[in-house]
Amino acid sequence: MSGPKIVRMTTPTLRDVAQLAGVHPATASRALNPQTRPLVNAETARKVLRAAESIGYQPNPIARSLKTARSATVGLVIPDLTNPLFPPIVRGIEDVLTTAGYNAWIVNTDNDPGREERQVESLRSRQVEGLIVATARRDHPLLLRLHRQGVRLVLVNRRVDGLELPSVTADDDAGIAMAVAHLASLGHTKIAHLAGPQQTSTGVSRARAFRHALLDQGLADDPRLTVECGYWSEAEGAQALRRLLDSGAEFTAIVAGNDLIALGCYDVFAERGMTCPDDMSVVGFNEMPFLDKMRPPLTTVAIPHYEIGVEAARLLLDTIEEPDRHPRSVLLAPSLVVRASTAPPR
Amino acid sequence: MSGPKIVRMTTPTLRDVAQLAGVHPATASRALNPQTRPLVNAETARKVLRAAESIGYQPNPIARSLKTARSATVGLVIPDLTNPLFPPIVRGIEDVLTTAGYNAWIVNTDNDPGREERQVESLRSRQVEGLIVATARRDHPLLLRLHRQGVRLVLVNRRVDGLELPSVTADDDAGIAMAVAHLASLGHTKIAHLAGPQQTSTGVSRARAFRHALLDQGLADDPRLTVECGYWSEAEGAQALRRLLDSGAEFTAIVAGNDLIALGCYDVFAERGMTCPDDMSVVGFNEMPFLDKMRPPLTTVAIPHYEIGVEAARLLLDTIEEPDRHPRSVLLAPSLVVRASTAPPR
DNA sequence: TTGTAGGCGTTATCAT
DNA sequence: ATGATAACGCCTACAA
Repeated sequence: MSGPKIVRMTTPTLRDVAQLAGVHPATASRALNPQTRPLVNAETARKVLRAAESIGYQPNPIARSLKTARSATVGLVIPDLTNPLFPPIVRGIEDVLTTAGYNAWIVNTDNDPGREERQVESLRSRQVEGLIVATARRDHPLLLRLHRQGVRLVLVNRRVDGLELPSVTADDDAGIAMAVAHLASLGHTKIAHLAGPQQTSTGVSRARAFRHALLDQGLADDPRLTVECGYWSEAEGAQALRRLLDSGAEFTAIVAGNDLIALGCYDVFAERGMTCPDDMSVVGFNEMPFLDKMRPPLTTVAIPHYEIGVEAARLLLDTIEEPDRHPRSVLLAPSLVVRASTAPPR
Repeated sequence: MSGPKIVRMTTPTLRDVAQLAGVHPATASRALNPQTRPLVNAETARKVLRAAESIGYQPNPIARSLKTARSATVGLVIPDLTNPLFPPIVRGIEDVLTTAGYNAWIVNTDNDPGREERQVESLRSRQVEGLIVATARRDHPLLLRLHRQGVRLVLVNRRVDGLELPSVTADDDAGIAMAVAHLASLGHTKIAHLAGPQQTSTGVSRARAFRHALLDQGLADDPRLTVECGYWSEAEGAQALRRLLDSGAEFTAIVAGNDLIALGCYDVFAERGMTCPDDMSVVGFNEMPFLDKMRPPLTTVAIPHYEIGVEAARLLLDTIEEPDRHPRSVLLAPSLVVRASTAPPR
């Protein structure tokens, strides 16, 4: 158990393993690779594995990628990691990928198409085996091109017009319907919608769902009560609400396109001396963290972020393993979390 | 301008460029690489560049890595991306790296040493040129080993005992001093500290700074008023406060180790029918997003997250470019953001 | 079942 | 200044 200690300065390669096991590198390669292990004598394989173990051999993924044009890596294209919506999705994705022996390579695009293009290029040049994209716009030439080039894609939270890509989204219709039903049950009849950007599928689908929900509740659909936000941000939400209030339109409740837009409303309430929920009820969407500690705690539609990530990763792995399988999409059920930003109108 | 369209099915390689320019691949390589361009005839270089441009040649970073053992990539070791502290730091890091032609590869460790080790191994096998580590514990064998192996390291927000590594941290002493001075100026004399984990340098330094600050304010330092949280989390903050309240100790204000711990206090206030700041003042640390919309808006010590990232990336790039330079560390000044969670004791 | 040989795309070294 | 050659570490026809 003692013997001379061999200190190696360079990280061990396949040749080292082969040499130690007394076989040819090709044999060592086959033995080490579960796929090809059956091709090699069981005893030899054992020897090789033991040798590899003993010197702490780790295959060099770079060399492997160069040879195989694969990488066991997928790219995550995220608009902005500081948006609290995305980290839990990323966690879900990573957990599934890791289990399957894959890694995730995350890039921020900042919603800048040029930057997105460069980042995606950088991912592709690293041979990622697929892309999970959270930046999708309804009209998205880059995604179209990638799809045509055969790049495996999965969308999260978004769809692209005229492109049947696998996607994982929350059921926006159901979520918005819950929000509107909740407000209606409190007695609200004049409900406004601060819609998300209409270049995003989510912005559009939530706005459409809003109108449908009004109809279902037997409420009038006043187009002046829907205002679009340029981004999914607090600042844009505030701006949109200001415009709406300044227009003189009358309403007692707001369905916001997402939580950030809803929080933007809080700023306007403070500016204008309004109190929520007494003067105005608000419902958000997404259930970002810490809403329970807001003033007032925000009623919102909760979507299963982590599960969205999980499903997205599964979809992509499926696509990688069964390239010919028909594209599926996954719709996840949301739930309403009632807090203190909603109350009967007074 | 018309001519026959040549459609290539495979992505262009250096050989293609060389062939098109009528030179040897080695020459093309030299021409394309700014470092070695002076070695080649200016006219030839121009020809090569034009050829590369015309077929949209992009060097293959994998092949390059295999040859050069470099990657223009650095690893970011983050405990948990869902902690809102980290995304802005990541942004700062990425912005600097991108400008310098580098990329960042982010991994989550979940504060699990085993997972951390595997993730770091995976980064190293991809030839990252350095690591920016946000998971540092005071006793951190992995970092010690990496350092001994010559891996370039920069720490953010943490230090490691007995290891002089470059690090970027907020000036905890100054921040805590501000918090305590603020509470003292409001008239508080019995101030508690819900300390972060004492395995982290930040947890320790803030706790020490807290005692010093009490002395500076001429206040008694009652050890029973400092309680340690096992993690930097809401749940642990709540738990710690419950223990402290149950102990019967008397105090009117809390300096929390960070914002999450402070928010945990809010839960306990609700449980026990206490109101903040009337019954208890609280100061957080970090200035995570949306604190202004909390109930009550949390007074906290703001640290420049983005700049921490910027400085960390600079430090690492410096280390890469000037390996022999003496390790520097950067201390960034915090500031106090007074909101409504602090008031005079009653 | 194992070995041989060639190549993935790039760059470093040596020779011209 | 440029070309030839080899090598980075691995995988995979093909041959034995």
